[in-house]
Amino acid sequence: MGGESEKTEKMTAALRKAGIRVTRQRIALLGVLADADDHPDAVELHDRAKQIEPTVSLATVYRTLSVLEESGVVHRHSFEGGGARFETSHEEHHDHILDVDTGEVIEFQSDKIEQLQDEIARELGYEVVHHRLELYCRKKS
Amino acid sequence: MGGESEKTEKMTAALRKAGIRVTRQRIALLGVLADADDHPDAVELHDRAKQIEPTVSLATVYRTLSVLEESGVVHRHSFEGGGARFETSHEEHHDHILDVDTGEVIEFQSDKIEQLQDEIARELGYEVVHHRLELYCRKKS
DNA sequence: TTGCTTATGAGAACTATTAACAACTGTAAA
DNA sequence: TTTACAGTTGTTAATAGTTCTCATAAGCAA
Repeated sequence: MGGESEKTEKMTAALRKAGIRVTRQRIALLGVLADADDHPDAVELHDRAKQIEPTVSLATVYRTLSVLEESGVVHRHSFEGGGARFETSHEEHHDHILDVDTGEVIEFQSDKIEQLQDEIARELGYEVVHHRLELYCRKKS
Repeated sequence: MGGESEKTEKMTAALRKAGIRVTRQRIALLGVLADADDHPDAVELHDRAKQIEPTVSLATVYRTLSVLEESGVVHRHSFEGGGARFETSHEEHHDHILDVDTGEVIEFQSDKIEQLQDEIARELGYEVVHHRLELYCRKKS
């Protein structure tokens, strides 16, 4: 009913182009992901998606997240404690600070650290495929 | 039967001092951990411990590892894919390179990266409690 | 040796995630 | 538009890793 939003149109086009079927469930999840500016886990994404498309199941959320991860649309993070958390990947690469008291997630980016990582790997005869850098922090008093 | 080795004596003394009961199971596990120069998971540690003390159960391995982690004797790592892996913590702090092809784990240490991490956190009003840095790498051809 | 308290083994329970499978539904072609 | 088929879904079961429960066993200080 009613016209689709511009955002939705863009997303469906992108999906179809990738040969991935545009289902109601996927539209709902993509909408949720696009709106999220935090780092929700699968259950949280499921809850949010259900408000748009009540029939979506948790299994489909997991399946779709895997599909989206493989096509590079979302990134999956496994922070300490609890399950995987997701975010859309349209931004620059970044790493994360986790507030150990509040659970808040802050993003940061450091070219210097990235460079050093490459250097270290190179010296040992390796090249970095991907990395994981998480700073578990506490607010300074 | 026979005298205890020097290593065992040292360990039992340390345990008792910390108010932790010295059981056969714990001695076995500590022995295994002391000998391990890799990064075994709980099942692997269980297998090794059983050869010293056949009665040790997997539950006790997990329980003891938690106790040892809390007392700072071992470090727990959750690398990508699979369960937690452990190592004794008597060495210098270090991070890890994971060979994505072979699963091999290599340790490295970089003061520069540590410094940069502290700087980044400080600038955002945080101080680093602990961090996680893992480089998933491939051997250079 | 006693007595109290902690640790243990066995197996159930739990959490996060994936798999199986029959029913359903996009999508492209007719 | 209808058809036809391959991809997708919900439900439920299964899995992996880890923790919990509880009755029994065993450290350890007195």
